[in-house]
Parts: sequence; structure tokens; C-alpha cells
Amino acid sequence: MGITKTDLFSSEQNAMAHMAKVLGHPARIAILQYLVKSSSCINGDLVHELGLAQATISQHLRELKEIGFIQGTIEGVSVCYCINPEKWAEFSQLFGAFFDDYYTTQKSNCC
Amino acid sequence: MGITKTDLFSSEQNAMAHMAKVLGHPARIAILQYLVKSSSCINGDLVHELGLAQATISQHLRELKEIGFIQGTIEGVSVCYCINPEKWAEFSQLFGAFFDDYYTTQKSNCC
DNA sequence: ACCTTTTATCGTAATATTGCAATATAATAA
DNA sequence: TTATTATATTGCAATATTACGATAAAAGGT
Repeated sequence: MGITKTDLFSSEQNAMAHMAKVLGHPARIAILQYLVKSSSCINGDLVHELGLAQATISQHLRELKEIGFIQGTIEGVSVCYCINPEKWAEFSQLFGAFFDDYYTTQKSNCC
Repeated sequence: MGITKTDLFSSEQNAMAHMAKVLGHPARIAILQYLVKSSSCINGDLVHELGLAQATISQHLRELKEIGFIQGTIEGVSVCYCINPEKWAEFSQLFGAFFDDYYTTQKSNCC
């Protein structure tokens, strides 16, 4: 079918999955790492940095912006993209909590 | 095209994206949370827990097992699934490092 | 041997994603 | 105004994902 049955899951689970899905493409990982690393907030010379077409990069940037990982401000002819600090902190916390749950729960080591 | 150009990215970026992609479905998030929470290593009564068909759950479990999030041991007629501690730690560390990179890098707050 | 239970796999339909060329839009420069 | 530059959007082809019914495989019970 190809359609995810979101109604079966909690909004937290759907949100978590959506977030992870956005991270689930190497180009988007690369874009985020580039924005984290670059001291200046470079715009779409990501097109030259990564080897993908301009339309493809633009599409990935939109997905990252829609969920909130990044923000873009118009700067003359070009657009300045950078990490959205609030969302980054929020997502970092959510992922951290997800993984840490395993350690804060008492395990009965079966298997 | 639908095919990801993995050759453009580092193996670390591809690995990170693959890992995130596996987490990018609410059913798989729910399965992991269930396994983390359940004191006993319950098997496929996940089928009853979530509202998906047996074949669908089995498919999600295979993906989780293939990348290493979980492990399954045959126990009579049924299979005992549980979190793979080594991989869980590894993935937790990788995600943590990914998000923390933002904080360990000096920012020049543009935008 | 036969039945039952549990899980895996196959096949398939519906939908989603990826990538790009072509084109549109927006802002500045000449 | 016209040209230029940078980015976004549209349309489409190729491929991937999701979900499930049907069926197979594996193990234990009778």
C-alpha cells in the first residue's frame, strides 16, 4: 500500500518517526553536518559541495526546513540557511531520551 | 528516480542515514519502545499490541534485526526478540555525537 | 504421522521517495 | 527595462516502502 498507518500510533511516536525519517537520507545528513561545521552560514553552494542537482538540494532543504532542523533567511539574491537552535535542542533531547530509556529501565536480560 | 546516490556521501553519512531511516517509521519506534519497556522479552504478541498484520510486523522486525537494533533467539515455537545492547549503545553514541557536534563547534550566529 | 501454533517469505497493489530537466519566481545589477 | 544570479516549483520517470493475504517453514504436542 505504501501508506503508513499513523492512526495506530501515538503522536509522540509519529513525531519521533517523522524526525528520524528526515534524517534518513545521506544528503540531508551531509547538509546538516555542513551547516554545523561552516562558520559562516553558507547558502546553496551546497549544490557544489554535494554532487546533486540544484533542484534536488532545494527539495532536501525544504524538508529540513519544514520539520524545523534548519531556518533560512533571504539575503539579497541568495538565501542563508543555518541550524535552528531551538529545534536542534528539542530534537537532540528527544533522541537522547529515546535511547536513554533503555538504560533507565531495569532489564531482565533474556535472549 | 527513487534511488539514493550513496556514492556521493561518506560511509559514515550513509550509515547514519540508514540507521535513522530504520527509525523513521512509527511501527518500528513502537516496537523498540515496547521491547525497552517490557521486562520479559516478549515476541510477536507485538501483533496484538500494535494493530498491524502479522506479516507487516515480521517485516518491521526483520529490518530492525538486519541493522542490529534487536536480536531474536528461537524459543520453542516462538521467537524471543530483544534489544541488542552493544548496537544500542553504538547507535546511541552516534546520534549523540551527531547532535553534540553543533555545540562543540563555535557558532558565528548568522541568520 | 497429523495437527496446531508461531514466525517468515512471497507476491502484489497502493503510495512515497529520489532525482533531475525545465521552468518559474525573486532580487539585484547594468 | 533587460539581464543576471540564486533559489523554488512543477512534472515526470525510476525505484523504494508499506501493508497484507496467502502460503511456507519450523517446532512442539497428541
